[in-house]
Amino acid sequence: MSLRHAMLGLLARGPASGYDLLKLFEISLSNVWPATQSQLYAELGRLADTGLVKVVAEGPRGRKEYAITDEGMAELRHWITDVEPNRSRRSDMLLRVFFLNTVEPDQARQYLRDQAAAAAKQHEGLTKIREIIADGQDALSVYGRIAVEWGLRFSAMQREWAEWAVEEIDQLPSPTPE
Amino acid sequence: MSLRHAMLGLLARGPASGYDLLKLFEISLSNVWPATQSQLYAELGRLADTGLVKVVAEGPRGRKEYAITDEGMAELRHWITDVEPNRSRRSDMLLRVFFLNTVEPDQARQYLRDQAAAAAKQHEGLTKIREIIADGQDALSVYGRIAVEWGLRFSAMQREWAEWAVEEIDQLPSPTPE
DNA sequence: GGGCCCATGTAAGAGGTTACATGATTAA
DNA sequence: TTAATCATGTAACCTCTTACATGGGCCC
Repeated sequence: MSLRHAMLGLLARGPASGYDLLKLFEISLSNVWPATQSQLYAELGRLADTGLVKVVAEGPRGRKEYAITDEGMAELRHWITDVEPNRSRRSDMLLRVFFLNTVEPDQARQYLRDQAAAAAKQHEGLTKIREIIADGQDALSVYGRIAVEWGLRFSAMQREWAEWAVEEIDQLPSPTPE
Repeated sequence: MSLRHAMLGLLARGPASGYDLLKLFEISLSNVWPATQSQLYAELGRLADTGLVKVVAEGPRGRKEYAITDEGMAELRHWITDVEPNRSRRSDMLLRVFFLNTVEPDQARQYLRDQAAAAAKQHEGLTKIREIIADGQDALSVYGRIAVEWGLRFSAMQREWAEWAVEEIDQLPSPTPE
């Protein structure tokens, strides 16, 4: 149940409405923990019911601003330090690799070249983000940079791997259908 | 809907029962696309209903052996070559990094050291698998090696990143609570 | 006979996606 | 006045997890 903790984490920075959270997810967490509008409003209700957040202000158009409570803050810290991150990652990109023997080597190479290109593009996008975010020594900047650095290293690794893999397939004897 | 394609991919190697598939998922796909017993049996029924697989033999204890059909094979190849892999990855490990500013720097460092250790352990496990799988030049060996190589590079990258990140936090001014 | 593995299935519930539905406020 | 944005909520559906439920066959 990481959605609730993602929301608590954002609310730890200050009060926000469901609409605000939606924007925050889009700009800062979309690559790590995407969330939809319907999820956010439903979960906000549950968080309020369990006392981890509370409504602190109401604005125009029915706007409700929520703030994290002490219990919410405790739950967030507990989740960060005491709950084991989920190691299992599902990757349909990698799943296809397992079955590349069912297509022609040409198609397999094309597939891996596409992955290399996608990784390169992703890397490029992250370098731009890296340039934008501040070089400050405050905690927020440091942790933000650490997260972006993960993405940079991941996309670089994936590009290199895919390019290496294309070479490997070149070693395969030409006619390898089925 | 990658589960069905994972199952088709395994059945492309030869007929198997639900029970067989469960074992195959456990030994070969657990790190890429885990599946549970209840999922497999339910999906086998749906695959048979849509004609992508069919029962080819019945054995003791109600065992039903399924084989992929021509339509199933076509669907598998279509999925591999024409369907864009899902780029969005959820990572609660990385999500926590975004919120490390809410805990003490000591705890943040500990968290990242734990991630480095977990990655190192994962890398070690994969090197053993790498040693076991054949060095053959046939398609199955080559693609298997490519998939394992991804895991090796990923876990190496993650270990290096986490160790680098610990150093970054050391640059933070000591008292940075809240 | 008893324990282990083989073998299949169902049900409840959590989490997530997509679509539907509605309306207020603001700025050009 | 009208289009964009702010703002909240519900419903249907899919996927995945966990637990329940049952029983046959094999080997010691």
